[in-house]
Amino acid sequence: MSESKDFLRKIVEEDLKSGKYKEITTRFPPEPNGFPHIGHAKSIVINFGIARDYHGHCNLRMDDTNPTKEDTKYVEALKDAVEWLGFDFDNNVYFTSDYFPKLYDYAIELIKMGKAYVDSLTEEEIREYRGTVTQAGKRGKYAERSVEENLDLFQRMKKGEFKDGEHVLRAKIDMSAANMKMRDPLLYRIRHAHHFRAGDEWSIYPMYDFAHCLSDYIEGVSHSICTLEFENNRDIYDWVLDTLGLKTARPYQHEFARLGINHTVMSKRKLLELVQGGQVSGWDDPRLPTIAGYKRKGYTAESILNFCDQIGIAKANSMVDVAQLEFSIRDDLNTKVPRVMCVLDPLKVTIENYEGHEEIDASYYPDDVPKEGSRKLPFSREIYIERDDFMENPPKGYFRLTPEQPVRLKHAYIISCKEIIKDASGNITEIKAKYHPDSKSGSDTSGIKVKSAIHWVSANEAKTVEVRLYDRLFSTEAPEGVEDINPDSLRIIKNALVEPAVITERPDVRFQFERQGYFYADPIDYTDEKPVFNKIVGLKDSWGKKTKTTKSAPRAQAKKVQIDGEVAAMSDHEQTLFDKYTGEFGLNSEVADTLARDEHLSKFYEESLSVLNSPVGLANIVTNEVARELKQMQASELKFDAKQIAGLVKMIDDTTISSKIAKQVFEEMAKTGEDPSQIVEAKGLVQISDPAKILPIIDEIIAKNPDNVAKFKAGNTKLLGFFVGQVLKSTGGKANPKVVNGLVHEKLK
RNA sequence: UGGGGAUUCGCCAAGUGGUAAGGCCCUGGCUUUUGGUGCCAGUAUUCAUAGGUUCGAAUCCUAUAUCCCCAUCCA
Repeated sequence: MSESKDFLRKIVEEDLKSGKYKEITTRFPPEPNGFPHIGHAKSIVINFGIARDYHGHCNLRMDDTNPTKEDTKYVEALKDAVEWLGFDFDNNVYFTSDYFPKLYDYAIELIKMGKAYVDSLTEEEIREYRGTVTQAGKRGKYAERSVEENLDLFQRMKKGEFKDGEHVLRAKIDMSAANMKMRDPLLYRIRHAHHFRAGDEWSIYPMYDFAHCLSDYIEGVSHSICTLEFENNRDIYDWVLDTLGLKTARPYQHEFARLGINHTVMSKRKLLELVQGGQVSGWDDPRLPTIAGYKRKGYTAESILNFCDQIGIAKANSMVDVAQLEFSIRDDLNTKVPRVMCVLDPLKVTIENYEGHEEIDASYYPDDVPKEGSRKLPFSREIYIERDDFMENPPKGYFRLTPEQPVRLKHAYIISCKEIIKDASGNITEIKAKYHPDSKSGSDTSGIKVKSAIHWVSANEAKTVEVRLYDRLFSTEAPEGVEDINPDSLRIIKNALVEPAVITERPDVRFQFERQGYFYADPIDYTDEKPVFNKIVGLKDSWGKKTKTTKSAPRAQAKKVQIDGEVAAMSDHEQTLFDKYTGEFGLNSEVADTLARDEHLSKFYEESLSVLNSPVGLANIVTNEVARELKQMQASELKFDAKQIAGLVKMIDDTTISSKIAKQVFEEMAKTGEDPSQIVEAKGLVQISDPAKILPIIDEIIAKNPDNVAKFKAGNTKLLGFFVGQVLKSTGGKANPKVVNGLVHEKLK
C-alpha cells in the first residue's frame, strides 16, 4: 500500500502517533428510518475500514432518537447491509435508545450548571426568536427560569405531565451566534409516542445534537466521522462535551463529502417517494441505489467495496459518474463468472446442409480467465441467432452475418447465408443457411476468414426464460423528480432463449451472456418452470457506440469569462497609508494595499521599520509571512515581535541567509519565539554562496540524473527547478539558490 | 445577505515551495472464436480568476468569482 492515504486516515495516524488515543474507535450511526443505499456503503467502508486498518473497533449504532420515524425493519436492513459488505459488528448492535437514562442524567447536570433551561415558547415563537442568518436572535422570558424551576419542569416533562410541544429543553449558549446552530439548540422535546425499542417508558426524547456526541463519548469513540452537512453541528458537539467536562479521550467529529452518483437519487426522502409512489417495485428494486437493490440486481459486495475504494474520500462535493460503478462490477465479474449463450431477440436460422444432431463440448470460460469448467452445447439444423446479428444491407464495418459475409457460430461452425425469408410486410422471418463442415471450432481446416463469432442457441433444446433488462432509472444526470424518470428503465423480455446447461446444470447464479452483458438469476422470482434473469450490467459495446447517432457533438468549450466583483474602497486613513507606502517607501501597489488595509499588519510593519530601514524587505515578510500567522491568532499571541522580524530581514539584506532559509527561520520563530540570529547560528544555516563549494555538488547531481539531463537538453526547461531543488536538498537548503540557479544553467547549456 | 465548507482533465482524485500521480470515460494500435478481456500508446505547458512574494508557486500572501451547507421540536 504505497498509495496516498485519505485525509481521515491521516488524521487517525497523527492522533495515534501523538498518543491522543491508544486505540481507534469509530462508529457507523444510521437512523433506522429507511433502507441503506450506496452512500451508506461509502460510510460503512470508511468507518469499518478505518477501524480494521488501525486495529480498532467500529460500532454499528442505531441513532434512534425519533420514535415517530423509526422502525425495526430498517434495523434489519442496516444489519444486512453491513454484513453483506463483509464487515463484522460482533453481532452487537448499539442503540442510542439504550443510553436514554444516561443522557437524561447529563441533561440534569447541564441544568444544574445553569447551562440548559426549559423553554415554553411555542414552536412558531421559537422559530421567530431564532432570528435569521443576518439578524441575531433573542431569548424568551423562560430563559430566566431558576435552576430549581428548570429541574422541576424537566423532571415533570419526563414523567409525562405535559403535552407534546408544551416545553422543550434548550442549551443556554448564545442567541446571537453567527452559527445558527448555536442559538440555544434544542436538547429534548416532549413526544408521547411509542418507541420501537424503548416502548412507552419515555415521553421525552433527546435531539440529535445532544444524543450523538454523548453516545460517541459513552462508547469511547475516538473519531466521529460524518458527512459535510454536519459541519455546523460540530460546534454543539464540542460545546456539550466541553461544558460537561468530558475530557478524557473524548471523540472529535470529522466530516467528509457524501456520495452522489449521476442518473440516480440518493436522498432518503426521494427514495421513499419512488417506493411509495409505485415507480419502482420496492426498496429492493434493481434500479434503486439501495444496497438491497444492488444485491437483487446481482452486484457483488466486492464490486461495491472496490467502487468505494476507487472514488476516494475528500471534502469537495462531487458527483461520481455511474460509469465508474459499472466498471467496478464488470471488472469483478469478468474473472469470476461462466460465459453462456442467450438469444434475446431470436431470428430463426435453418442450416439446410446439416443433418442430425451433435453435442459440442464448450468451455464456460475464455482463455484469459483461469478457471475450469465446460458444458455440452447441443447443435442442430435449426438454431436461433440474435436478430441484429444479421443485416441484409449492412453498413461499412459490420462484422456479422450478411448475404455476402459468413460468420462463425461461437464454439461451432461457420455458416453462410443462402436465402432470406420475409413475411408479407417485408420483415425477415428466417434465414436459410449452409454450414461449412470442415470449419468446426477447434479443428477448422476450411481456411475461411470470418470477422466475428456470434452467439446462438439450438432451437429444440433452448429454454425459454424471462430476462429483465434494467437501465438507469433517470435519463437526466441530476434528476429532480419523477418527470425525469427514464421510460425504458425496465424492459422485460418474456421469451428469451438460453442454452439448456444454464438451467439444468446451474453452474452459477451469475453469468455472462456472451456479447451482451452480465446477468443474475433473480433470487426471488426465479423458478425452475419460469427462470428469471436480471441484467446486472452490459458489456462495453464499442460497435454500438459507433453506430449510435453521434449525439454529443464536441461541446464548444468556450472559456468562460469570469466577471470579478468590485473591490471595497479604502477609507481615508487607509488611503493615506497606501500613498505613503507606494510613494515614500517604494512598495509595489499590491503589497502596499494589503498592508494599508490591515490595521494589525500596518502597525507591525511600521514598528519593524523603526528598527531597520529596509522598507521593501520588511514589507514583503510582513505581508506574506506575518500575515499568515496573524490569520490564525491575535497580534498579542504572536511569539515573535517586530524587532525580531527586523533582525531576520537584516540577515537577508546582508546576504547572510537566503530568502528560502529565512522562511525556515521564520517558522522556527513563530513556533518558539527565539531570536533569528540564534536560530541561524544554532542550526548553522548561513548560506553557501561560494561557487567552488557548490560546483562539485552540481556535478554529482548531474552525474546521477543522466535521464533528466537529456530531457533538459531536449527542451524541458522545467527541469531546472528539479536540479536546483536537488542541490539545495543535498546542502540542507543552505546553498544560495540564486548562485545555484546560475551555475546549473551554465552547466547544462 | 451573517457564519461554515469547497474549487487540480469530461467524472472522481493524489500532490502541502523543486519534473502536475492514479482510476473511470474517451481516442488510436496490437492480441482475441465475445465489436468483451488483456496489453501498448495518446489525452492538464497548467491547478476557479487576477495580482503579489520567491531563483522557482497548484502549494505562501491579497483580492475576486462560483458552488454547497445552516434559520425542522429531523438526523
